Amino acid sequence: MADGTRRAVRDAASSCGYKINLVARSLRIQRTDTLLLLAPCVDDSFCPGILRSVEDAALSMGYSVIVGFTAKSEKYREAYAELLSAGRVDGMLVMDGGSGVERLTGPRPDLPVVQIFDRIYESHVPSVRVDDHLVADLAVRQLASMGHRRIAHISGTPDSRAASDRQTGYMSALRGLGFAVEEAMVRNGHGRRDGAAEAMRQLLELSQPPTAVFCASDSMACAAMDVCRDRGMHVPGDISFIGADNTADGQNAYPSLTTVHVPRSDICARAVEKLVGLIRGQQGIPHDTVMPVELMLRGSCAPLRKAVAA
Amino acid sequence: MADGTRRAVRDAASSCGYKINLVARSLRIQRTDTLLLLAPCVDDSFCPGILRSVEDAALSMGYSVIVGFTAKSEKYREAYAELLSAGRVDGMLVMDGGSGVERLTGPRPDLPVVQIFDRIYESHVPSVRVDDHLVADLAVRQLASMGHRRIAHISGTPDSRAASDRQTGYMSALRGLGFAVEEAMVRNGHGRRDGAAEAMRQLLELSQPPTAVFCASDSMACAAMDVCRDRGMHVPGDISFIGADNTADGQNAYPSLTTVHVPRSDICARAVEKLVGLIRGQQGIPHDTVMPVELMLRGSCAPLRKAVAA
DNA sequence: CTGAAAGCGCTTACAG
DNA sequence: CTGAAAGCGCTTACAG
Repeated sequence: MADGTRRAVRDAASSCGYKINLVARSLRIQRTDTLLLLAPCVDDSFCPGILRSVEDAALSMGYSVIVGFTAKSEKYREAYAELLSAGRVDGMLVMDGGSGVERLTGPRPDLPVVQIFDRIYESHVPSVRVDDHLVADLAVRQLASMGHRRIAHISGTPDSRAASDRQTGYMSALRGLGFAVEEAMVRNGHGRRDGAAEAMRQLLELSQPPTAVFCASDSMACAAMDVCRDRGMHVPGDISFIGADNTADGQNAYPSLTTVHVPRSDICARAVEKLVGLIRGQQGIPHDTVMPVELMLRGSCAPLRKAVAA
Repeated sequence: MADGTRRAVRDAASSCGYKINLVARSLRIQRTDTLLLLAPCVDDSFCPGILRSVEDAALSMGYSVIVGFTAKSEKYREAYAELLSAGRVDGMLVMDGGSGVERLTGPRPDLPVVQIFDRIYESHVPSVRVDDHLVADLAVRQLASMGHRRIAHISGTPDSRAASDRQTGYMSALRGLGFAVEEAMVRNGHGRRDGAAEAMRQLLELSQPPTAVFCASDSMACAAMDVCRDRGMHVPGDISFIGADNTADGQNAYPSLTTVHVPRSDICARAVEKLVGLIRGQQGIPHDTVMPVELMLRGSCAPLRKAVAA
């Protein structure tokens, strides 16, 4: 059939209300043009934007995205593993590295997978992320440059490599500056507001409480600031805070939160591109992509009041 | 084939790593077990939970959900309309009533659709929602019961029926109480933080500013409270606030926000049930389901300082 | 250049 | 009860 004829037929068909059946098409060409996004949750300030950015990038490349939340239980993972192995999606984007990416892809080891934000140790799963050591380093050095020496850390979920990298980054930054690393100054906030609030309370009960806190996420920093305010302390006059991620809650906080920007939408766009490249069998796709981060100075940190020479 | 034989074959097959091809199955049985959720966005405090609840309910009924965000542009709606008409999903859940639900379903008028939270006027699209007049009524009466007479309203996006119902609900509550409705006391916050902040500034510039504000959403109420705090006002000492929806940002605000709880996850679960019922051709499914709301008293409102008899 | 046929991997109605 | 065949609606390789 000539192109002209083909177009004429198409036009005639669509003007009659003909709609292609995408399921039949998928079966024939062995491609669904659908991606699966596996996210731990959507209840925090971090994930929602991810979802939007992923969907955005996917749609512009001709893909739909099915979302799966994994936090709830193991049953959920199984359900999504089935979608994968049953050929309903062409590839998968995963956020939570720790628990079972490799297990999920087990039934179909050839299935393209890209990990975002997090990364499994020693993994062959391609990833797009930031350098979380650097995130911590920027935060700690900023606080140090303002004269702070007693810098605490409220950490994220221990099963996330991103969180553990932020913690080790914090420690090596302190060492690099010649400061002591005190175990009592590191508290696990579990990545949640309540965990961070409890961590902050414990830090305030120390005989020598911190004058500055680096939190592994903005939402935890906001919760920790709230604890200080409830105790009548002034931020940043009495205590300085730096978060990480640059989410809306930190920006809206009072005072607005100094943070390390993580380019979430760029990461998502890049990850979708990479996944689609993998699906299409492109060559020369980088295994691990590291995106730049940037310190955002806002109102939540100030120079140490009584400057003490180190 | 006897059931025993069938099971034996199944077991043998799955132990050999056999995986059913769901695309082929879908083509044969004319069913995809996939739903489309059309949401305006996911950047606010309201939508993310919706997504989670919908996905949750859907998965437990054996459905996957594809998400589509409509805020970006008309092109997006077209892309999703194509998914619908091309038979890739069995049904659709829509949040934003105003713009084009009917148009979307145009190519396939038989396609099951359920509207959540919002509702088109005179529509034949089934819905699950709350009584937004009642939401406003509860808020206004609470403020009135605390002695407030000058009660302002910061409204949501004008194209949403939920928002316009909250506004008319506010006005009829005032009338029901015998208070005057002043036009200057109603400001459009466009459902966004920045819009609400601007609206609040305008309210504070009135010769007789309000002593209490009912905002059509918690996020707008938070933004409005921030404006007051920046001006050195005390909430609730100088001015009281009530929001609506009961989202996390209101709960985390300082002071924590009094609000009218909208049972979002119940609404989503009910909507998914209803949609699945429609897909399966069940009879007797109610057209419009209205879920209960509840006032949540928290720290952002207080009795009017100088009680003035009405 | 054009049209008929094969086949993607299932389910199900039907013949044996 | 069992097995072979038809068919869901496409795409594409192939014969004419």
